[in-house]
Amino acid sequence: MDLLHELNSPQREAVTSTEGPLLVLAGAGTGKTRVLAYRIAYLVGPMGVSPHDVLAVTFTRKAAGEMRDRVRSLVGDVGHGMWIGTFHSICARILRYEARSLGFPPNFTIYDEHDQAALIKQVLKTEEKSETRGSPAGILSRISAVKSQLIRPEEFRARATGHRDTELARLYEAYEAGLRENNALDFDDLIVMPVRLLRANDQLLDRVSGRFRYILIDEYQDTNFAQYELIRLLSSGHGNVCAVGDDDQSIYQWRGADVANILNFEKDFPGTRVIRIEQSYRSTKTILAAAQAVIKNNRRRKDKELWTANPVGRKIGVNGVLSEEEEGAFVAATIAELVKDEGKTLSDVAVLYRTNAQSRAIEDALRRQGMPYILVGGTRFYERKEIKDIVAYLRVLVNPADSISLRRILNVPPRGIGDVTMSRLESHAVEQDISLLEAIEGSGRIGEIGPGIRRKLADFVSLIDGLKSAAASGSIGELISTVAEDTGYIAFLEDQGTPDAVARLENVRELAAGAYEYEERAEEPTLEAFLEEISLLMDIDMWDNTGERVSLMTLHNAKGLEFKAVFLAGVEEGLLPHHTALEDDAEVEEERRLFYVGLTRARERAFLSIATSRRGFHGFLTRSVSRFLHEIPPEHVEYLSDVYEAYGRGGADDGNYSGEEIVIQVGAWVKHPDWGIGRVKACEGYGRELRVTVDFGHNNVKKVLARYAGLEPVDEGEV
DNA sequence: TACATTGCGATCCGT
DNA sequence: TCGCAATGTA
Repeated sequence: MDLLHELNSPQREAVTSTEGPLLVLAGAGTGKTRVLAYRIAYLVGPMGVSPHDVLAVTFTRKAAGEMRDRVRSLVGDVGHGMWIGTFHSICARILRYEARSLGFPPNFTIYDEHDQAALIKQVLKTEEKSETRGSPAGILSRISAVKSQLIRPEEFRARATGHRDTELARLYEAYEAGLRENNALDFDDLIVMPVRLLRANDQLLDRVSGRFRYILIDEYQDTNFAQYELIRLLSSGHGNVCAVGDDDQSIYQWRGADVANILNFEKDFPGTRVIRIEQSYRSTKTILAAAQAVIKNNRRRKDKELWTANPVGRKIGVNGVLSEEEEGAFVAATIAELVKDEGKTLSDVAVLYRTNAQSRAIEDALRRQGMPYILVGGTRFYERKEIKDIVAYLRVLVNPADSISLRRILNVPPRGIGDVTMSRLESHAVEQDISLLEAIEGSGRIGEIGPGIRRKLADFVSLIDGLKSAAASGSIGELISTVAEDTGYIAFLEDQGTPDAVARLENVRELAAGAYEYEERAEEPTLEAFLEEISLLMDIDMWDNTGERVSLMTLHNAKGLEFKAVFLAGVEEGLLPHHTALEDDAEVEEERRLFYVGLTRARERAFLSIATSRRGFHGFLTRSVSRFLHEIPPEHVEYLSDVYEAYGRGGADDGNYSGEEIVIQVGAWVKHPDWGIGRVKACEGYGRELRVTVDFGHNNVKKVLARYAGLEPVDEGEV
């Protein structure tokens, strides 16, 4: 069959070794997505496997869609009935599918991080105020770490030793109870629940694992323990698991991904066959060699030698600039050159960065040049306030137990129900052991609530009842319009009349349009499934590269993509590697992998830019060149400016520059070797031009160039 | 008691 | 820059 002729020999082996566990170690650009698609095609084509027997897990919904399309183009439209999706969407599907037989409510709500934060804040309020240290987000991430290790609250409490863990165990327990009360699942639950159910119920395990006779997982290096366990359970009967991954591209350990999954695969799945694919088809020799040289500095990795038959190509352009503005200008000007001189189109180009905040300066520069771009990420559509408000109404209609959503909308738009009423309702609900909605429905019996407010609450109840009947009939798009209209949300926004409100109105309309689009596309559209879909939607899922636009995204979002030309912006100590990672070797290694992922997105051209000064929160951050740049052999690099030499390599012109990041901001304390300790009164300009006015006391006020003055930051304690 | 305003603090990456 | 918490005002 000519399906196999288009593959190299290890690829072909990976495609045709259909039985038993298989680990494919495929480096950047070696065609691992291709292998997966061909493998599925091989199974459902020549092998005659029913598409229903195949389960393919990808990292994004977008990748799942592309996989499906590729399979379709190889073997025709047999893809129907094939389960291709992300871990989270597949698990949500399994949960709804099996819910009834397990006595589990299928109308659960999926809580995103905002909902989780709202819930944990409630927990913190009710729990006694024993020094609950840490932000809600911090607590949640610790809970998530424990939870994705499949450790239940009771177990965690039992083995908790320190005060800190005991405290966390209490919060974890209360948080879990809160989720159950609200009939809600968080992202971890989506994986953890099916695992628990499969472990506890042999019949279920037989049924589900018997269904998927061939399992494929993409980006295996980014799976966490719960996901590993899920795969282990699902494949326990037949062992037909094919995991594809690259430990050098593991960039989600901060989120609980465990690279041990890929490193221990052979041990965990006895009889594993390992296939390495080391020929890269993507990048030039130069880019590949540079990336390899950098990643070799990581200690914890499987050694591998990627090679390519591609041309040597151009050197990697490195440009030092003085500010974000200059960085943006450099990027825009260079893109214009690539278009003019090399015939690149804008969709061939991506600008990648470590943090979303970096996009603004790039966007400004591109806009100034009149260069169209598409931004992936930033504030997401479904996280906008107005969208979350409308969605909260929909959630309450589907899942009346969801008090987090209910709380959100009870007084939105404002209808005269304030904090005090809210707390009365809540304590009543707790006392009577009923849901918040039931408390509202029965508010006539709550003595503390006055007749005026009772009336308002009754109005709210009939509003919800009306919407419930609207939800029962008619389309989802229509329902959204009805919700927006009947709740007074539209009128509320119209009354404001600000440009901001106009934009919000537009977004609400777009939500309805999105729902209509969903209804056309889905085989069996339901409100539950629509809500699930938008909960699990990722920024990158909405990206399409068909237009004539430059793509802007974070390094994380760029995983799995490729472009002819790639810009890495902000290749600086403190940004890449990020300053929060500097303390810990393992985290620096993850930053290095991130750099590696970024560089290997490029097929022909790569550019790195370094801004030696960036605007911080209030002042300026002075930055030095990333260590990762120094790890690239000089013969692969071409310096496009001399700033790099002056600041990065040579240290400073005046010998005072320490190479460390210093923060200059108004009000900060600084130290000077001659003048002693002083306080910054003003800042102007940036980079080389950054001048600061420092008051050293005793009428000694100096206005100096920050960079060359030999100023050092001073701890609060020293002052 | 509800709602507007001000001020402050946090800011990495994202299912 | 933005969202949230504390504060002020009707």
